[in-house]
Amino acid sequence: MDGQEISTPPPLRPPFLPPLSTPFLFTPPSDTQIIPDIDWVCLLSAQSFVGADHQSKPKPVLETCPLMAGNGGEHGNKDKRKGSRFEKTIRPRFEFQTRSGEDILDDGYRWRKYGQKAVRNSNHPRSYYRCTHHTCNVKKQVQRLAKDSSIVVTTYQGIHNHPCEKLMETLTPLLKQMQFLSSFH
DNA sequence: CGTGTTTGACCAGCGC
DNA sequence: GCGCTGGTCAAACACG
Repeated sequence: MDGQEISTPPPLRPPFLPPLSTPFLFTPPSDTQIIPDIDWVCLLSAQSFVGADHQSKPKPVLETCPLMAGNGGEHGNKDKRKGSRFEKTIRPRFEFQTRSGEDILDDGYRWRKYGQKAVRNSNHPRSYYRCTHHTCNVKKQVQRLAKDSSIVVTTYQGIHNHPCEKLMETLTPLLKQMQFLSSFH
C-alpha cells in the first residue's frame, strides 16, 4: 500500500433496520423549521448514502432463505438441526460493498460471530454474525471480494425488531437538549 | 463472571 | 448414493 487512505464509513442505518418511529417520540417545538413529515427511515436508509465513495449501491432482494423453524430466539434446543429445522421463508437480504480496511462496519447494532468458513474461489474467509439482541434474528455475512480484497461485502438477512442501541445512545441526549431548549418557548 | 471469538464437527442442499 | 460446499452449532477459550 502506498499510503492510500482507507475511508472508514460512518455508522449507517440501511433500510432493513427497524423504523425509528416506534421508540422515538419526536415532538419538535411548534415554532421551529423542522418538517413534521420527514421520513427519517428513508433519510437514513441506504438510498441516502448511495454515491458516497466508499459505498456501493445496496442490492435489496427478497429471496427464500433457510430459516430456523419456530425460532423465537430461544437457545438450548439441541434438535434445531433435525427434522423441520429449516423452512422456506421470505427473508429480506441486503448486500453492501464497502471499501474499508476494517471487516466490521459499525452499523450501531451489536453482533456476535458464530462461524467462519473458507469460501471457494476466494482467499478470504466468510464470517457469520448474528444480532445479539435476544428477540432479533438478523444475521449478516462479511466477506472480502476475491478480486479486490480492499472491498468488504456485507450481506444482511432479516429485519431488526428492536431499536438501534448506539443510535439511541447518540440521539437521547440530543432529544433531551431539544426538549430543554423548547421549554423556553 | 459475563460476553464475545475461535474452530472443528455436523447437517442440508445440490450437482453429478 | 456420493462428494462438495455453505451454513450453523457448541465447547473451549480469551478478554475486560
